Amino acid sequence: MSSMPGELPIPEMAAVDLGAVLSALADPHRRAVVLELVDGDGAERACSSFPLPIAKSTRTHHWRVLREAGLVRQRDAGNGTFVRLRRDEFEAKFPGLLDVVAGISTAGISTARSAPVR
Amino acid sequence: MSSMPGELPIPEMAAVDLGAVLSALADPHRRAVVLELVDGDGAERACSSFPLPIAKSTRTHHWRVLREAGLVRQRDAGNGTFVRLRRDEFEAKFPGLLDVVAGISTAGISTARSAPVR
DNA sequence: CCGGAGGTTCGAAGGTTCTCGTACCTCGTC
DNA sequence: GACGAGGTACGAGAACCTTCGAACCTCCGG
Repeated sequence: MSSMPGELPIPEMAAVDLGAVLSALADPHRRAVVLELVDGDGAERACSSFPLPIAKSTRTHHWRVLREAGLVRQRDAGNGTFVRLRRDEFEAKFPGLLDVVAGISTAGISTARSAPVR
Repeated sequence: MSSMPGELPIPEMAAVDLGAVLSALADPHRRAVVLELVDGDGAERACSSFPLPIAKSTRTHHWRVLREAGLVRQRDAGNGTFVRLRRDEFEAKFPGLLDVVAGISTAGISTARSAPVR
């Protein structure tokens, strides 16, 4: 558990369980968020910048799930909170997973797909 | 929904949802089963041949989940049931997913790993 | 200093999941 | 024909998940 100033506690990557990760990614809201982060530039993003159609207490819940599943790092800046994917760490422990899920989720949304969903 | 003699009904691949797949793979028992199927030779396997430490009614439940998530095809042979991974179909719709999950799950169990879990 | 935007915590409702035992079915074997 | 192995269907319990509203906190801007 790291605990920097403003950084919310997150599990060490070694303690993260694949089952928890897959559960986290199974939810459409959370997957949508992770998707945006994956094909973002890796920079920090305001939590409020994700257009989730749910109550704010529910959003808090989802951020906690993503944090505890080892997917994101979250920083509390007083007036707002910010998230960052744990890209490299995550990739080291679960190689290929983010790319594959992102690829699958993106397929069918692409403007020029090679093989239509049918 | 296909329905051959003895074949239990399964969803068409097009109707399978990634969320359902990830949920299915999130459970340790089910993931263990899928793992065995992935690094098997693709042949049919008796459902009774998986050493799951759970009641048989619970096993029935898990097989249903795997079936409905589009991961396996199940055949009822009167005295016993058999499963087969929907390998190619699944690979076509969710490219790389099975291999990545299998790879991750296998890492740390391998006899000669390149990078210890640490 | 007051209001609003952004968040957290708490408690509760509603649904789903995992688990099991019991009852029942279907074969193959003795 | 009776028995056991392998399964399914059903019902029930415990745990968990997602969702929300209400109450509260913390900043920044006017």
